[in-house]
Amino acid sequence: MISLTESPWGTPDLPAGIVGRMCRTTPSAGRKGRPRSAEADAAILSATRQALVDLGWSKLTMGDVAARAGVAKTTLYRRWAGKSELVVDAVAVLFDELELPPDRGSLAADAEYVVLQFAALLERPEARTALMAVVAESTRDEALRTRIRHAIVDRQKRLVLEGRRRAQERGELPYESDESAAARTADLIFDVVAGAVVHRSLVSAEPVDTQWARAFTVLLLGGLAAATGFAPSPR
Amino acid sequence: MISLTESPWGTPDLPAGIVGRMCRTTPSAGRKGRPRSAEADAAILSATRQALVDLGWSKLTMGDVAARAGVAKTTLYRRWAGKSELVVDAVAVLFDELELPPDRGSLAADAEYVVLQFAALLERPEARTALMAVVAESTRDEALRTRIRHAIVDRQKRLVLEGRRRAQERGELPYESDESAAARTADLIFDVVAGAVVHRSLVSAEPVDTQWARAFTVLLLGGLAAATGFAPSPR
DNA sequence: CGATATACGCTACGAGTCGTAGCGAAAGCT
DNA sequence: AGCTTTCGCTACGACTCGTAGCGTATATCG
Repeated sequence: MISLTESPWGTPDLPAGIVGRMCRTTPSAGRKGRPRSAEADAAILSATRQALVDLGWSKLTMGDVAARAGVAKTTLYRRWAGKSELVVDAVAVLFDELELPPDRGSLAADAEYVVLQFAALLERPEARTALMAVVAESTRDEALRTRIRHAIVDRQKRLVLEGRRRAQERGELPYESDESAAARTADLIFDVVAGAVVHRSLVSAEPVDTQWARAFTVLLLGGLAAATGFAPSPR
Repeated sequence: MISLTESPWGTPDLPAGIVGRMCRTTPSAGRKGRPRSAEADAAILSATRQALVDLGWSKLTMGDVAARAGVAKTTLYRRWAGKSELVVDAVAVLFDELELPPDRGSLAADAEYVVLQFAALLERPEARTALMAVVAESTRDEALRTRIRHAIVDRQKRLVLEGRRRAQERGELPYESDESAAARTADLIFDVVAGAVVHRSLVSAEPVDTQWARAFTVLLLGGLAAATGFAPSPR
């Protein structure tokens, strides 16, 4: 029996529609027979997040997660190859919560908002302990690396692309003719933003407050202006 | 018996003078009795680096390192509290190899050189697998976090400070009167550079080649010009 | 020189985790 | 119904952890 009605765990409810994209172990190849319990999936992922909060990455064990989720340990291994894959799926949904606000009027305001939002996500203990750990694991596991990119990283590039689109509509940024150059610039911006916020928050261990976010945004947009030959908006 | 004469391990020799700064478990409080073997220290740290290359962070065990170093497992635990502390000390020396070249004539050239040098360091399997892992551990261990900062991170800020000093002498950057503002800017630059390179190399898993380093440098210096009110040098 | 104090290698140990195998029962699909 | 797959449960060998105990080696101090 799986007790799901109680569910005393942190993250309230999973945004619907994300279960379908998860690439865990082949659900069952064919299509006959008893299907896997979607409730068990939700319970396991929720239990994983809470275990990350309580124990952190290194002390989190598969057996502990199974016990929290009210599920047998073997059930976990039927769906995920190991701790890394499980945690990637468990925290991926957190990163999907990031989004651009309706409209803040300027590229600087949009960028600053995203930086602060991302920093707030990294304040959550599940996210900070899990993100660095799975990236560390992925340095020796090519499959895990692509999994992380598909489930977490690449999905957030939409923020950069959407922000640029808005800025172009405002006339803050030029419409670039060279397609590949524009893509490279977007990737560069993404690495700079994500990298700087992560480093500030997790390595330097200093707060990403409004003051820092503003200074960083000024730097970023000034550099972007220099790179694209546009005058920076003095906000 | 410790067999050190062979030392078939990767990193050739430890740069002298770095052993003294290592803050492992209290060497012996007092001063009487048999001193700890410095050769054992070197052998253990070297064995740790090689074990990181062969096994990666997660499969590295204390017993394995002890066997490679030709020492007893208990000897490791007498000096380091655990795997994390040991690995921090083992890889810290790698980061001290970073340095500015004699002089490359411009801030842009200096910055580009440092970026490429740092990226080359992150190509080494010991460094990439260890850095992210210990940072992940440090999210739940305040003592480990400060240890990492003292042994690895803060030591590299010298590159930013030295680069700025050179640029000021060339007239590329202003001498800032506000002391604390200058320090904040230096910290910002450091987080941006280190974060972006790490993210590009380890998360996006794409090469930090000359093209990327140049684009990044243009962005950074352009932003710096915007932040300090100086005209960017067109290189 | 002897006394003292610490480090070292070795062995052994309980505790905990891993990932898997085997079983009977449950639950959906046709 | 009959078939197929999942699920919970128990048990297992292998491995790692971190520590304790012992005898020995190597330094300093009187």
